[in-house]
Amino acid sequence: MATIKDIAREAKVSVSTVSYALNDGPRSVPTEVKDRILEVAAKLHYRPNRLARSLITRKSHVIGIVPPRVEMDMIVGPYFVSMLNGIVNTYELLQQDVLILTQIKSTESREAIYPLLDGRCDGAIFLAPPHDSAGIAYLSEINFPHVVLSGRNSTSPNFDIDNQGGMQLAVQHLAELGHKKIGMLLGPNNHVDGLERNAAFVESMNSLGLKIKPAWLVEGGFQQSLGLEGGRKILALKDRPTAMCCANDESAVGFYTACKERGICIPEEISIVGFDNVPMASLVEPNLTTVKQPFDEMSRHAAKSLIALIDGCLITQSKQFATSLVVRSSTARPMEDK
Amino acid sequence: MATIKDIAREAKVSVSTVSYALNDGPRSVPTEVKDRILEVAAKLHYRPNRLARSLITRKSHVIGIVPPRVEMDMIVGPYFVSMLNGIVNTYELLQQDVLILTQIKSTESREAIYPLLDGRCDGAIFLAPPHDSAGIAYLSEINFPHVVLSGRNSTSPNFDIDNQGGMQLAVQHLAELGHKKIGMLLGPNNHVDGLERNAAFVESMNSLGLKIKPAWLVEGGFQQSLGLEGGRKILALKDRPTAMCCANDESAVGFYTACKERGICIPEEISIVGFDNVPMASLVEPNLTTVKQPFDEMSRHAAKSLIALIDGCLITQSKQFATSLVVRSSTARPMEDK
DNA sequence: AAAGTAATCCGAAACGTTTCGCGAAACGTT
DNA sequence: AACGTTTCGCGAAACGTTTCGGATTACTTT
Repeated sequence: MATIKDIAREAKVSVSTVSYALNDGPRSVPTEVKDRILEVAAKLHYRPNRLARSLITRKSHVIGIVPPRVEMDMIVGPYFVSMLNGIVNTYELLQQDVLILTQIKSTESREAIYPLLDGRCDGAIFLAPPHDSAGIAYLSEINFPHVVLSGRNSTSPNFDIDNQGGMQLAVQHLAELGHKKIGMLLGPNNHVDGLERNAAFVESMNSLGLKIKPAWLVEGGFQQSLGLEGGRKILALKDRPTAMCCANDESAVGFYTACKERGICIPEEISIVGFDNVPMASLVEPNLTTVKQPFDEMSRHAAKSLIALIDGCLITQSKQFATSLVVRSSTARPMEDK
Repeated sequence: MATIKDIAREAKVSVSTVSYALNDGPRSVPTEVKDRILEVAAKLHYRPNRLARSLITRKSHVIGIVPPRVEMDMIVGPYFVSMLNGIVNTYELLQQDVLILTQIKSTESREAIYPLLDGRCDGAIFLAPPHDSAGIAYLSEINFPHVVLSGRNSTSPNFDIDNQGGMQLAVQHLAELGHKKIGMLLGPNNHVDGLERNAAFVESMNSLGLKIKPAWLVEGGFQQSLGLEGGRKILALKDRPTAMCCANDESAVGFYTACKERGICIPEEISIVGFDNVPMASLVEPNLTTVKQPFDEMSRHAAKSLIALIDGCLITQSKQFATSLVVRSSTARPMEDK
């Protein structure tokens, strides 16, 4: 690879002049010599070395993404994809590259997030990290630009949805259809979204004067497999709920499978509402009624906010995004009680 | 951020000694002083600067991913995700990070792929690039480590599936069910997978002695929207095929929508077979019969091969992966001709 | 004509590493 | 005691940039 020195030699000028010419640098260089330099650069197929440049400018134009994990296993599911999509498309326009930090296995300790601090990225986006991670707090402490997507870290800018409001929409929808016996496939408690959705379910039920039956609250996690397991437990009960709220769409789809196993019809025998509105929600049969999370808007907003943070031209604020109910075919009036 | 110099000062040794101590090598340093250095390093929360290190070692431990594009627009669809999943999981184990090169908008020219050559990555994986791209050929020329996933570049290691064999499985399956009137939602011709599947369809039909009706071959692209459009055209015909092969699962799902619009039942009135076996294939109703592409195996193989290429310890060879037919519910015997 | 200012361009330092060359000390060996 | 051989440790060069200070030249201005 040709370096700036090669150009300097060939064009018979100094290295600094080449740099100024190439960058339209902080200092001017007469058009005649600049043209010569540019010509030589093109001839040699010169490409500036980003490492050397970043080393001195302290800017890499790379944004790090810390993917969500469940017990150390990286998750590249529909949630991750929806978010990544918005992020990548935003950064394409903003001329940033995206580094997926597979090396960061946890956010719980300082040491675990060190790979972020080795100069390769200017900032980071955390996707659905555990609640109040020590590692993320450390970043705030040392002023490393970062934002949290779908999480809550008291010292960092957070971008998350209004889980409370979303779950309220779901429960209310079921109540309006006439359901009284409503259960829930609970989300993981170590995750803000799970925690909040669980709490919001209880709250919403209470505010509508509906009784909660503990047997109808089962662990559903955020994965299809856990939704299936939870669904089996619920459906094995003698006294079954007539409707279920699910912590997310994936577990709802798991629940679908459990229903199929038992030959139970959705929505005739049981109504199901999901959460997130990932693409699969409109593919499964019956189409899943769900609470829509504005993935695209959120991820783009977060991506842009991080850039603002890096450029220091804005005090980035946390923001909560509104959800909306997407009614499809998995919910209906309950069957008449016999 | 603390640097190696800070440690040297604090531990009262030279910079070089610190480097040797920190890296266990290439020269030895007595345990006593090494321990002191390590202690100081820990105290200062030292993190080696990867830029500086990479600059001199010429190794970044970062692998670049060039995402697929359709007319310059980046695609982060199910195909991309399935591949990314295998790649990311492989590199997590191999201690490499993954850089998504949003800046590379095309592979058609030398200049377009320059961002790859600026020292930030040790090698690159191209996802479904156009056939025989000049940019990729250039990489072979200058010996920049890279592999092509789902593409065919004569000078590079390619990892792709046996489209010919896969399409044969699909057509044969339909023929065995008794279909004679078979059409196809064609894939894009500027893409190897599209091209090969199209050609293989014709070939398979011929070899089975089935007549091809040109009106039943319509552009379907690789996207859902194009599948829908193509489906509408086919279904508007007076003389309709009883079965369709689709260039991929996404366009097949688009075809589903077209069927729903017209109230045509799958598989009773028309059988459909997709290609790829992305997750959505088993979610749509009826579940899509499709040709399975071993995404995980392929992407892992490609990821590992690239590392071998980088390490120079292997002459990496192209490999073609076998496909298999996944029979689900979207195919059945044709209705009796009246 | 002298002095001030602007335009050019060069050399060198800096960024944070790795690694080479080489001297000094410590150790064995005859 | 003289000689090799390790061991240890320092200084400096190198990687490819950016950018600062300053020297030289050319152009104004008085």
